[in-house]
Amino acid sequence: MKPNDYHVSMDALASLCKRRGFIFQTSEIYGGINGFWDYGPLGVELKRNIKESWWKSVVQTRENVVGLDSSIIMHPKVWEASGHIGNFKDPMLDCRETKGRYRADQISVLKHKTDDSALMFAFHEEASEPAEKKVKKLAKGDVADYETVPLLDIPVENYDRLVGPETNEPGTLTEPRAFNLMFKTFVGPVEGSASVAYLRPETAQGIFAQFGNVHAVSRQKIPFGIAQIGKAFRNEINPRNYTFRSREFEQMELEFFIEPGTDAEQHEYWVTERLKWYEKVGLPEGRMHRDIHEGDALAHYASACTDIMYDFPFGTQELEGIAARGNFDLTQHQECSGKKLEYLDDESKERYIPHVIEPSAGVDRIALALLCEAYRVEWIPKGGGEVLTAEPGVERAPEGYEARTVLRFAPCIAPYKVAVFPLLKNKEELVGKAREVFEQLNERWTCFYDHAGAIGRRYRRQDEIGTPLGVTIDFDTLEDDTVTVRDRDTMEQVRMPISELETYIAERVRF
RNA sequence: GCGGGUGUAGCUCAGUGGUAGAGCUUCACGUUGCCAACGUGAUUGUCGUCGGUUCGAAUCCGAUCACCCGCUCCA
Repeated sequence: MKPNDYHVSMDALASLCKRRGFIFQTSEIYGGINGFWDYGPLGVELKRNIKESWWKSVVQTRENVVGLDSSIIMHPKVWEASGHIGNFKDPMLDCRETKGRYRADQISVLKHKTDDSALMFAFHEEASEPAEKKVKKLAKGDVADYETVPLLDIPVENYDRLVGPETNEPGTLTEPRAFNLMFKTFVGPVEGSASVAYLRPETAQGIFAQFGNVHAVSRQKIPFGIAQIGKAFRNEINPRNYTFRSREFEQMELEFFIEPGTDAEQHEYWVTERLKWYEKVGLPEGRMHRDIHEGDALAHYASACTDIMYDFPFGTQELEGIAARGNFDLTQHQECSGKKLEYLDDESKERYIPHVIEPSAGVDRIALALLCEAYRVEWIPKGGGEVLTAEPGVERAPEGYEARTVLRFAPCIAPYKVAVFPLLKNKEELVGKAREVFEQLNERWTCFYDHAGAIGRRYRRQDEIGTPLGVTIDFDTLEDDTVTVRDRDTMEQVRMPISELETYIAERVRF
């Protein structure tokens, strides 16, 4: 498949998605709420197809991957073990210059006892020595004139005179902010610290927490995987770019447990596998990229992480992260729960905590990428001839052309597979036959029946929602039981017997 | 979180203090023998929300919410 050379504007896409029922703002009648979206009749079909295709590719067709559906709210200790609470319950601040990040409660400040306009020097816990040197060097002052106060006692207005722990410049520290992005709730009717729980910020921890049970019942040997699709919640500071960064979203995650030492080859294997899948669902190679994390960008426990990126109209952004996480998660859960999460290798009789490769994909981001990729406006010459791709931002067709908006979804993920039309609605025989064909096909695929208005208008309406095939019942049908099948992309038609329809469609739309 | 912009019918938008509008869409009927045809008719709005000024507010003022752009953030 060729990359779409049409550049959709996010406004035009959002407008179509609302008009045709892909995506609505949540609780719109109350003014909406930032970072939450609803999927309409077409959007829900699109997402179902994405999830089904992923499940087939990652679970169904692999004997060594099994599924799981864990609960959204889990024991709060799960998030202590995973590090989601510990790292982020405290206010953090950043240094703009060194990119360092500090816990505000661990930073102290050397402040002049009397001169409020003097420079102040931040330092980390008890390591006051560098700050004392800076007092002499930068402020030409005497440490005896300075007192040590907690950073949290310094008003934010005075941060422009505050020198960060690892710089010599004042004013590089940001305001301390609470960085816990987990949604908090309470289990049971009484709100109190004992009943605090969290909406999961990722589905992965549900898999790690059930590793023992799943392994015990599934008769799997390493390497094997546990996969899960489900909602996750992150209280993002700033949701942006339509549905791209939402506070409630759906993940498709695989934890693939492996023998230590095979991390690199297994990681590369899954990156390749996943890229093949993206191509299959309609995201062309030319628009996909690997972002390979190295050095500081890599979590301390990870040996590799590759983001799979797509060229969105608003920039190249992550659809999926594939991380080699070592045995960090299982080790953490083993320690925090006190339950063994080891694997016994039957042949070598060795016990070890498995390492894991984690491909973690965002359903909503993939849906958005597919919409961006599929959307295009074409200019069709009225007298026949070459179809042009509309110029970016100019949707009105030039003289002699008419515009066609079309979603060129890969057939396997299109919300409707087939539309069925009687050529005319006021001829009972045509309508009756069309209903018959529709009901036959609708048993097998999501189909759409329409008899309203001119046939051309009905074709174009289906183009705009990406239905790949249109079956039309005309007067010849009544004579010889043949129909025309119209292709969304070429707009060309072939005539075939109704008896051959199912085979033909199955070939065109299979996952 | 900061700065700027926007908010009127399902969509795109006009309307600068005095009767709420257009085009498209949708629906019905008629017409229509394959690519957004035509005719007739119909539905659609607390003018984002709340408050203030005014005899009177879509219009002026304030707050708030949502969306967009740029910074910031993104375990």
